Parts: sequence; structure tokens; C-alpha cells
Amino acid sequence: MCGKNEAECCEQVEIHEELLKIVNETMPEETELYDLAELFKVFGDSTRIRILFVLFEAEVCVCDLAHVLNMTQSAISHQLRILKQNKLVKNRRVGKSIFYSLADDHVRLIIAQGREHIEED
Amino acid sequence: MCGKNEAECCEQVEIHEELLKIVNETMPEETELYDLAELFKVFGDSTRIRILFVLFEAEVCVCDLAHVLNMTQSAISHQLRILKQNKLVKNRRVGKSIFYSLADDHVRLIIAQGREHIEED
DNA sequence: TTTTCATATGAGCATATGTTCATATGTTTG
DNA sequence: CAAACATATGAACATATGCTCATATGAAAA
Repeated sequence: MCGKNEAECCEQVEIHEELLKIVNETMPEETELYDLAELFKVFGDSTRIRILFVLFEAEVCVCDLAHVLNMTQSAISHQLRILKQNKLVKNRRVGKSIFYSLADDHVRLIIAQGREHIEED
Repeated sequence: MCGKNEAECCEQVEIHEELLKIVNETMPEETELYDLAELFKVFGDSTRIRILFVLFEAEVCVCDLAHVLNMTQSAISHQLRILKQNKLVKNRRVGKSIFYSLADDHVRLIIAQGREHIEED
């Protein structure tokens, strides 16, 4: 690491102090940082992404999701639980089935931004 | 799971067919889904989020990042590698130090959307 | 050229995560 | 009420991930 004296790290004492000040002012609370990371973690799995893309098009029951995505009902159900806990989807019961749909439009926006980024080059 | 005959799952044969059709048309390619998940995975760690928040404010060297975030140079360096591989940050050498900065503004937008979502309720 | 400093990186370890399997819950139908 | 169906969930297992430690790389200074 840098030098024995941390305060003089990189021989930039002044910039260092200023940085600390700015960062302390703008850095969100620990809990918000944690929640943010948790939220993005939810988007960080291709199965959940695929579920969301289906729900972009329609309100769908667990059974149909499993069939369309060619996955186990159990696997889908586990992932839907995570999506719901993070308020990305909501559900309602219709007879024996439970239909899932997008909770709000942040989901679309976040994924759209992500696509823009990866399609950049 | 639902019924013995998958095609008649949930007794909604018609909706099922239509769903499949729509999903096949709008679902991105496997590679894009994978890349999207990979990208969001990068945002899904609070250390990397914290690094990004520092870089929102200034171009900073590894050493200062480690100090400001109170973490090991090694840990920060490993995370910077991931951020750079995914083109969220770029770097340049100045003497012995290497300064990191945001690669583009998608990063700000994606995180802003994430914050909006979690601050909703 | 030999130190010294700043950063990068590989191996190892502990923890987190996704899927499967078995089973529980809850609703409808006979 | 019992059977059938749709979904949820806990345990177990394999893989992925973040941090630490030791060390390598690369540039500047002695």
C-alpha cells in the first residue's frame, strides 16, 4: 500500500482532506448503499431478467412463466419471491393461479439504461 | 407443477400460445441477457457502489480510494478491475499513481434510477 | 541500476447464491 | 370432506463471489 503514514498517502495531503469532506457530504447512508446493492443484485441474474422481460409483455401466472422460460416451477417460484421482496413485481390470485406483473416502471427504466450501456460498443 | 400435459398448463392453451409468440419476439438474445445480468451484478456490491459514489465527485487514485473508503488497497484494486472490465470506469497513469474516473454517464443514470426505486416507500 | 513506492494479481478461504428435490400451503372440484 | 391442482418453501448441494495475504509488475528516485 502507500507509505507508512496514511495521511500522506500519495503525497497529496490537501486533495485528500478535500476528498474526504466531499465524500462525507455526498455519500449516502450505509443502509441506503446496502439497499442499492441489494436492488441491483436482483437484476444480476439472467433468470430474473428473463422473468422481467416476460412481465414487460403481460401479466403471467407462475405456471406459464415456468413453461415459457423452460424452467422448473420451483425455480421460478423462488425467483419470483426475490423479485417480490424487492418490490419489482406484484401478484394477485385468480382461482388456483397466481398472476405476476411489474410493480412499477423503474424496472423498465433501469433495464433500458443497462441495455444502452452494453450496446454502446 | 401444473398438470400432466404441459401444453394445457393452467387450462389456458390459447393465452399460452400467444405468450410464447410475443416472448419469442421481444426477448433479447441469450448473450444479451447474460451481459445484462453481468452488468447489474457489478452494481450489486456495496463496495463497488461506494467506489462509484466517490468517482461521482472526482478522479481519484487507488490509494486515496482505499483510504477514503477505509479498505485495503488490494480489495479496492480487485473491485476496480471488475468495474473497468465492465467499462464503468476508466483510468490513466500519472507518475506512480493510477487515477480512476467514471467511464460514462450511464453509471449515474442507472444508480439514480435505483435510488428512486428504493426511496419510493 | 538498485530501492522505493503505487498498483495489480493469483491462491485460498469463508460466505452467498441458484437450482433441485421433497413437501407444505391454499384453493377448487367431486 | 377428500382429491386434484397451482404455488410456496425448506434443506441440500454445487458454484460464484469478496476479502486477505503474499507477491508480481511497473514507474520514479537515489
